[in-house]
Amino acid sequence: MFALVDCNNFYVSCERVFNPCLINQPVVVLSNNDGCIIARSNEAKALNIPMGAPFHIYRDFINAHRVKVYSSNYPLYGDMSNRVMMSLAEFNPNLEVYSIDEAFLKFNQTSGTNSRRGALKIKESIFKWTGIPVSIGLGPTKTLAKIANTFAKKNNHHGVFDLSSKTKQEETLKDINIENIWGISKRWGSKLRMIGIGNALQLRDSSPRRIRQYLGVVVERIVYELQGVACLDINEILPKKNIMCSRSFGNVISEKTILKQFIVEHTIRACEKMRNQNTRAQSVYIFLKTNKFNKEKQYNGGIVLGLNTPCSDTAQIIKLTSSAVDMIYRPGYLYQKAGIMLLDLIPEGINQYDFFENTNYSLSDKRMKVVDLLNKKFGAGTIANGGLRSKNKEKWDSKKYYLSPRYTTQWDELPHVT
DNA sequence: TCTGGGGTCCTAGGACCC
DNA sequence: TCTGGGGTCCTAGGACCC
Repeated sequence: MFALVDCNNFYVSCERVFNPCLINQPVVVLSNNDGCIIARSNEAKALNIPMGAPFHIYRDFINAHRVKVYSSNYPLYGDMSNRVMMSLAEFNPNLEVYSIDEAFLKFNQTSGTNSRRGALKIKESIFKWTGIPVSIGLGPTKTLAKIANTFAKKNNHHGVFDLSSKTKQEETLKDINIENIWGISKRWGSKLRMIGIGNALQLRDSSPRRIRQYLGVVVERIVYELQGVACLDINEILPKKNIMCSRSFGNVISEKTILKQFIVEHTIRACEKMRNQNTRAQSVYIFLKTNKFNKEKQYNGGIVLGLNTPCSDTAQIIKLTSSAVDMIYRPGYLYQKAGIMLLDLIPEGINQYDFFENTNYSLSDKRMKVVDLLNKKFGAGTIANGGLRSKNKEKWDSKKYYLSPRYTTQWDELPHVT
């Protein structure tokens, strides 16, 4: 049996834990740069504010309905997510953290009469321990557990729904639109509709072989999963193969030197993430973009540069990424977004040495270890590379007009209490 | 005025090997 | 006139997820 545990309106729920006045109020949380609406309370959903809508289009509507607005606060959400996941692991260490607000749990028994009671216990404990409300879907496969979760969220099920029995599956799968099945989105959905498959029940009862010929092995697996034949197992947590750090700027930038500093800052962050999972990069990708929504002349520049030997040394990678800026920068454009991606990451232990060069990681590794340790102990940015001039940061800093305090990760930011 | 930031997997086709 | 039968690796692009 698989369980999918999903935090309800996660970012909104995080804000509510530390600001209970928001309970029962319509609340939305915005993406970076206060761009789009990416989380909505049930009250905000009831006002028909869509997921992913540009904030500026809904600003008047939001003011008129007294919707509370928050900028995204990832230090808070990330920390709350950890608490939820650690709490879940207390119940079942065989879990896969699927996203910041979702986890799959695998139980070695099939569903029985106690399954629902067990899930309710988990749900109540998570709420008691973290303040975050969750919904739990149960099923014999991941795909069915996912579907069960959407029913768990409906009012009358108290946050838990068990889709293990064949009769339950018969009753409910016809109510799931094809596009709402995990792994099937608009394109495949409309292709399936063209051959008369419009809901989960119809997909379940179609021929896997025919579906494979039509859309490939991924959708074939979904057919089996809907039939109750598990094709997907709990994934162990593997190191990422690529790491990206990119941002839209608060204001457009045209000077190369500022863009270069931005790239340096984000190279530093990306390298930290890379070392944190004990990997080295074999190549990097750097890009600069103008604002695609504007009518001004557009430019989209990017370049991949290879490293001779896998590398996790920030200084060496900065050399590469800042030279990349020289290669792709074109004067006369108003840049709006830039970023860096570390590519083809491989574990530190696998050393493919350069035939002609004498690579020795030990000195660099020691140096990076000290840097990471200092930044961890005394706060991010305590020690950084010289290419970064922090006084220029305000030139690209994202808009965050509605930011809440980092309640759980930075004590001196707590509001003063008398 | 204003429009996010991350990831994964699969497939087809090209280039190469014997 | 006629032109085999296996393979591997890499890349780009397309689909999906949160």
